[in-house]
Amino acid sequence: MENYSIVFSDGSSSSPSSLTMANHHHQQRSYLQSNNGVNTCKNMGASIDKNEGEVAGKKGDKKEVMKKHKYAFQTRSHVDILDDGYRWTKYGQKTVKNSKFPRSYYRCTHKDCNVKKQVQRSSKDDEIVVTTYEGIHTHPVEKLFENFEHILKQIQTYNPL
DNA sequence: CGACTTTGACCCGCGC
DNA sequence: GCGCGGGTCAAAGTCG
Repeated sequence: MENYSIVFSDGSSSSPSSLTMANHHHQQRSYLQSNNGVNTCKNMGASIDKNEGEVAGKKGDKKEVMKKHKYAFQTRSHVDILDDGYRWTKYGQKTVKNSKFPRSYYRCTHKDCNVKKQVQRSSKDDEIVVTTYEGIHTHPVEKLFENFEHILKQIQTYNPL
């Protein structure tokens, strides 16, 4: 009975029709119809949300518009930080209003890679970990692909089949 | 000693 | 304007 589910969301107000809010809101669309996480990862790439935001580099200047790629999924895992093959540097942690667990902010340590991600645990189900990615890596994964199986081992605690 | 974490301050948008 | 909630900065600390 213990299976894991991956839910995507855009995490912002303007959501395309293919995505729904994931965080304690209405519909949740699970993409884990198959028992394979690789297919899920394909859907991750296909479900990248494109928003228009502004670069928060300098204040008071003209608003530079950039594409925001934001997608999130939540996993049922005991591990907070899933090793996805990239190197992340934690740059902040804040407590969330509705959750008793804090939310952690990470940034990709690569030189020109400004990908960010948030990791948040649900307060009710401490097994649920919500990970929100923002941006696209401009460099290949630094680790081997076999580490991807390590991800599945982390989140696929029990085989749903 | 360098890379990463910790943690309070700072900033900003938003609602009242 | 002010307070609140959320996101980021950056100095100090920690770890290998």
